[in-house]
Amino acid sequence: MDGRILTALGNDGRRSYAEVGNEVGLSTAAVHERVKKMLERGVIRRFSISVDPDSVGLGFTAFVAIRNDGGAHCREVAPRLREMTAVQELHSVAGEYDFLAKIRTHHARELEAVLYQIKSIPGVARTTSTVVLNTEFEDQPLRPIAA
Amino acid sequence: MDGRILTALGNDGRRSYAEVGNEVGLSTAAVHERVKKMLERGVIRRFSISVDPDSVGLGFTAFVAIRNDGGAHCREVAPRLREMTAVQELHSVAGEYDFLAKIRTHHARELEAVLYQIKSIPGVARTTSTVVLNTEFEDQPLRPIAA
DNA sequence: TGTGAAATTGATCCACA
DNA sequence: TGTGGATCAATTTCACA
Repeated sequence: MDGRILTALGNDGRRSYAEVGNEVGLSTAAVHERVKKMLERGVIRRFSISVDPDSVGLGFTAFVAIRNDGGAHCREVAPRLREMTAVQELHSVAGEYDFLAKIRTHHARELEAVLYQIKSIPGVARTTSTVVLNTEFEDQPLRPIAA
Repeated sequence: MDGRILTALGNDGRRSYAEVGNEVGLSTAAVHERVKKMLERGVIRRFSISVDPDSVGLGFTAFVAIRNDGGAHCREVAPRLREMTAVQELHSVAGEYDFLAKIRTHHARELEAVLYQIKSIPGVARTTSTVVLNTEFEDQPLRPIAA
């Protein structure tokens, strides 16, 4: 039941609880109760809006793989990357590289500046960038009851 | 001004227009007007909720690079990937591979099934997977006025 | 956990600067 | 494009099954 509520809200977080309740067969108050509990449990992290990156000038996307050296500074790499507004996602990954970062900038030239900034972080050995030509889709709402 | 409204709403899409207006120095009605226009222009794509993937059992993430063969089926690859619920993002990229997909499944074993599905799409030549060990952060709200 | 109804708060509309 | 006030619709609370 919670899964169906998340799906209903995921597609449009503004949909009223009455409408959602109608869809899943619960009263307004019951939906409210469940949403409140999911917020408490951390299932719902926050309500948000989906902004079109192009519209705000952030039309350039790249994935940057980052390799650490073996030094003592490795623990500090992630916090430093978190401070950079261009870094929208950061994953610790298995394989040849240690991190995979999703970067969004205004244009290609700005990526160069971001890469210099990343390379200047103590502990970073090298980076490899994959430039996005076109984002087919993203923002796909999480479907809890995946097939 | 719109940028500040997006930032205020991006951190919590449920924040009231009165509160947002207070923050940016506008009346409730003015914020409402601007949000309406941003919805019309497509700057705001939709209101949504941020769901914690682990909480709904989708605790396994991987990035899969996909290489097309040169055949006639290449145009059909993206639409087919869009239909797969496990594929949360799909980017057309420059370099050795043609697509980069963000995949979310319940566990590693399920990724295997997803990979078989992807490899069975006509036009797909080969894939390379990068397994996520830990997501440091994602869901970073878009900061329109990036430094 | 659920319900329906009451109370409260917020979104939306309007006349006007 | 903005404002303040009226109206309408939503969330939130409550007594109770």
